[in-house]
Formats: sequence, structure tokens, C-alpha cells
Amino acid sequence: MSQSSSPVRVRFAPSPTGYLHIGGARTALFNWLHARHTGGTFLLRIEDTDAARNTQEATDVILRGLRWLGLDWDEGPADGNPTGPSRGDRGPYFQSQRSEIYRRRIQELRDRDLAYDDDGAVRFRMTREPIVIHDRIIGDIARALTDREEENPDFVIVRRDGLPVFHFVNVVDDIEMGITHVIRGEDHVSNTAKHIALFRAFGVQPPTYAHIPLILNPNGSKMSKRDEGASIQAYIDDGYLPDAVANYLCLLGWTPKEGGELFTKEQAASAFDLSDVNRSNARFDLKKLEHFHFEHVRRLAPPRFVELGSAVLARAGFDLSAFAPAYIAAAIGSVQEKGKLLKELPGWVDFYFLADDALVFDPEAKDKALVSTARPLLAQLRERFAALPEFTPSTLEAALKALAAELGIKAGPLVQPCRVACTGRGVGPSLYHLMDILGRSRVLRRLEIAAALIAG
RNA sequence: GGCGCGUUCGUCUAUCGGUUAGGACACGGCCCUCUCAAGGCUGAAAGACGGGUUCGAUUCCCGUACGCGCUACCA
Repeated sequence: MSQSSSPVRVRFAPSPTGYLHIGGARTALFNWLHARHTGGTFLLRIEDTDAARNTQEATDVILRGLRWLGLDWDEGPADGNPTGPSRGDRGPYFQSQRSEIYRRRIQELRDRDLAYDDDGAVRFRMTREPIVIHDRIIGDIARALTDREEENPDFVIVRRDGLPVFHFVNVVDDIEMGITHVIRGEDHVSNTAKHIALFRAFGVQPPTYAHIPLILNPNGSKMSKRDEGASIQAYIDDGYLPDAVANYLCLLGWTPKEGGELFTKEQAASAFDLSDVNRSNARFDLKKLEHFHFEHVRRLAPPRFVELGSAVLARAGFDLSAFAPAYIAAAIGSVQEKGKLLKELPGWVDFYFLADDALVFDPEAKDKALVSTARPLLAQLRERFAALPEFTPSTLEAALKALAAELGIKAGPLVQPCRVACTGRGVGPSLYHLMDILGRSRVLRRLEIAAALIAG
């Protein structure tokens, strides 16, 4: 087998199509995990042979997605500019900049009569022997010739227009860059025989192959560009935590031997083993991703959550500069345990930052809670709260419950009008804590305003 | 059509010949409760089908069905 003892070098080699596919992201992730697990090197190579659609912009989208997921590469481009700076000594890392290398390699095959002209294109003299692929995940695969290959197994490596094709450049680059393990989607399994033959033609031991199963839509169909949730950008926009996405992606095809489903990329890297990766395709389940987001949000260091939350609010148009840092931290922190998507955050905390007379009332909540019978209750609550020697969650709760007891009613009829008065909504953080954060004057004012609203 | 890969609850999976087939998400019920959640308890839910091999198959082999991939002078 091609099991090598030299240091691991793996690569993610996307084509800049303008978006990072969720399956591609997982391929990158598995490569990263294997590199980090083995102390090897993770490289990024841009396969931008189709100049027409491969813009710098398109490459930047991919780099941004990888960085968002936290998949840092040891060698590769610094940005989407093919002629710009890069890291590593095996560059250039853009195929568009490697034409000279390909030309040389084509000549090499020609000189040894392993390639020949055909209708202006160049074909590779494919071996007629059956090729067995030793796959680290699937096992041994005996790839027989298809009916078309029976007719002519020699495949094109340079198109009539002079551009070398994927199979060729991919292998040449893997040779030049010293790739030891090729971890890629299962959709490449059939191609692998061609690649192995090319490696042999160049007298190079093929790398170890590991083909990972595909990610399918919930209905079992192939997840393609247009499908919902196929692009990593969707998860960035919706405010998922990158660690949550990475965690979920890991689980699509891999489970740690020691068990446990919730982990960071670093923890996954220490446990990761290619041999434990599944052979069968997995369907994408958004609900489960949401669950992992929830778990990761709850485990986030509070200051970090506040930092992320503040950024989201700023982007949503809130001017936080008028508020004290401690107030902002308390306000945002009060909803961390909800584990909501970041894009939903403004809708949960806006009341903390709106003027008392500018609260936005949810019509349904208002109709339900701010009814005529609630008016005297709000007045009495205001009175009790105003008289409290201390304004804290526990004194607030005690005061509200004491009033309820005196009136012979449950807490609910008091809580809901109060909550809607303070926040404009029927759902939200713990009422007593939210009032504590809001502060006495704001709470009293909002109770008055709500009561007046009922009268009108 | 040809070639290849795959098939355990609805979904992601554990099991590496002998288990009441376990867990997670989702779903139902109960409890808790200031809303929504969370949490605790609990319920329903799976080995595609047919042959072998074996004392014994979810597990090994063969076939069928179904799914997916490839089959380009795309990547």
C-alpha cells in the first residue's frame, strides 16, 4: 500500500465557483483534522483553471468560509489574488499560475511516449491492467473498465485549446506539493484509477486515498448549489456559531471512538482517525445542527457571547454607545442561555435599548396581556416596586408574589402584563432579571405607559 | 446502458458472530416553572429482501431491490 511514514501533507483543493459548498467545507474539515491529528501540514490549493468564472471575488468567498470555520491552512494563498502573497515553498498555490509546470510534465510524458496527440488534444496512454484502489475508508476497490473505456481507455489530459484537464493538473500538483493523503469526496472514487495510473507514469508512489461519503439533502437527493443550506454563507448569515457547524459536520460520517457528540475542533482533531469514518452518505438535518448551535452557545464564555452579540446588534442598527458596557453585557447576557441564532438576537434584546415610550409591542402579546383587568394590577405592581428598599431579582419576585397572594390570584396574571409592559413581548428572559437589568426608573415608567395604553 | 460505492429507529449513529440492538436530534406523555426555553422522568421508533456459511447472524459470503456517485477535450 501507499502508507507512507513521511510527515503528513494534505490539501483542500476547491474550484472557486463563488461559494463554499457544505460538503466541500466538510472535506476541508476532515483534511484539517487529519493534519492536526498527525501534526502534519494542511495546504490550500485553488484549482482556478477556468479563468472565465474564477474571479478573485469567488476565491475570497472560499477563503472567508474556511477562516470562519477556523480551518487555518499552513501553506497556500493569503487572499484571492492568484499573483498575490502566499505561504509555503511549494507554490504557486493557484493552478492558473502553474502552466509552466504542466507544460513540463506533459513534455515528460510525451518524451516517454506515455502521451500522444489526438485531434489537437493530448491523450494519456492509460494502463490496460485493472487497477485496485486501496482506500483508507472504503477498503480495496477493484475498478474494472467501463464499456466506453473498453473502446479506448486513453483519456484526454490537454484539451484542444491547450488547457490541461483536472485529472492531470490535480495529480501533477499533488506530486509537486508532496501530498501524502488525498481526502476527498466519494464522487472522485471512479476517477482515482486514472489518477493512480498518472502517478505511476511519473514514477511516483500514489498517495493514500480516503474517500469520504457525500452529504445529501434531507430527501436523499444530491445536495447541489441551489439547494437550501448548501452554501456555508447561509450559516454565516444566520448567525450559527462556527464551532457548532464544525461539530455537526464532523458527525456526518464520523464518531469519536470514545463516544460523546459535543466537542470543539481541537478535541475532534485529537481523536480523529480516518479509519473511523463511515462509508455511507448522510442526510443533512438542520434541526440537529440547531441543537449543536444551542449547546455551543450555552458553553460560550459570557464575554465572548456579549462580544458576538454586540457586533450583531451594531450591524442591525442599534447604537450601543449610549449605554454602559456593564449594562450591555447584562442585557445581552440575559439571553445567552436561550441559545438562539445570532440573527435572532436583536428581536430578543431590543427592549433593553429602546426608549421607554418607543417600545415595540407585539400585537398578539398586547391583546392578550394588556387587557382592562390588568390595568389596576399594573398600577399596584408599580406601587410595590417603587416602594422596594432594594431593586433586585429576588426582591422583585417576592414583591410580585406577595401581591398575587394578597389578591388571591396566581403569579401568571401579574407576570404576563408586567412582561409585556417592560418588553413589548410575551416571551423573553426571566422577568425578574430583566427588570433588574432595566433598572427601577425604566420599569416604573414602562408600567405607567402600559397602564395608560390600556385606558386608551 | 457500463463501472463503482452504499443500505441499523423519521434523521445522524453504536455494535467489529451470542446484546432486552445502545445513544443523540426530532416527536408524544408526565414533572418542574414568571413567559419561551432549559432541566428531570418517561413513551413510541430500526437491522431493505432472499439465499447461503455457522451451534448461532445486524455482523461473513452470494443474489435481488433500492439509493448515490462516476461514465466530458467540467472540476
